[in-house]
Amino acid sequence: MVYSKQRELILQAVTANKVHPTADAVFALLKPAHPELSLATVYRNLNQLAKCGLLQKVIVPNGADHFDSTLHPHYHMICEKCGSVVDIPEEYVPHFDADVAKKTGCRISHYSILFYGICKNCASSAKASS
Amino acid sequence: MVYSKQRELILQAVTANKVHPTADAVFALLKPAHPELSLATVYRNLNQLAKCGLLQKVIVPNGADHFDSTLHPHYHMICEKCGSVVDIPEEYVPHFDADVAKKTGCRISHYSILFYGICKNCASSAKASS
DNA sequence: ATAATAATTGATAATAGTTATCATTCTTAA
DNA sequence: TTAAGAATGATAACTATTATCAATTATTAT
Repeated sequence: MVYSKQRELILQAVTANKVHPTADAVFALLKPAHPELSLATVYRNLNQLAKCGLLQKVIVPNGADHFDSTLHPHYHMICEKCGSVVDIPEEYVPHFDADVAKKTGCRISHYSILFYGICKNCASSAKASS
Repeated sequence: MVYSKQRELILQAVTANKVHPTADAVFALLKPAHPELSLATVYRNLNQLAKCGLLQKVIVPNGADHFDSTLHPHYHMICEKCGSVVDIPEEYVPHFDADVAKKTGCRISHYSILFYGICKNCASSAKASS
């Protein structure tokens, strides 16, 4: 992969932000200081970085993809109140693909799990306001 | 819910087809015999039927939603070769939301699992053609 | 350094899947 | 049988994303 200033900026933006930003969020973050930056470049690089393993892509049904700089495998929860993406450590969730493959007779290459719930922030602010 | 001929047709189309069709597929199926039918009506009714529990909506990231007339809870696998949606019985997959909720401290309302792999059909035809 | 090449960029058009809009047509219950 | 509300068909609009393409930038061989 040939170096580009834009790619470095984009990777930094995701790495520096613990919030798992969307392409749009990365664009909004960088645009002020880099008015020449194009949204297409942001999409292109986020996907490229994900493909070569420098970022993780978090696909959210009916919503924009998020990007995560934590490479260690883990799961995610979507907060149903604020929409934020929360990390769920891998070791909290059992592995069951081999078992399911055996039982179904299908070849299972992988599976995705996405949790939905209320993040700690929203849970505590709801308590405070009631 | 007020009766409508179209809704009955659409529900029947999904129920009669074991393949978990998309809105588009239902439309294509019904259109020849019902040229007055509109794609918007198909979308509207599939969603409405799903919302009131007469169908299950299978959300496929980066693809069209599928609709499933089997109401008994179960999971799905997307065949990476032919794109078909395969049922995975619920009892093949362990429950772990309570455990994860306790460990993370988050309130988890539900989670979705989607399997990816090769369905039996594609697996056997690949074997035959090689 | 210089030129050739390949990759990347910005701007924007195009795409897929779906929802919104709105005037018209059904359904239902009085 | 008519009034109120739902549902419909046609199509515009929308969101998130990818494709296109000429211009620019990075790398490599000379």
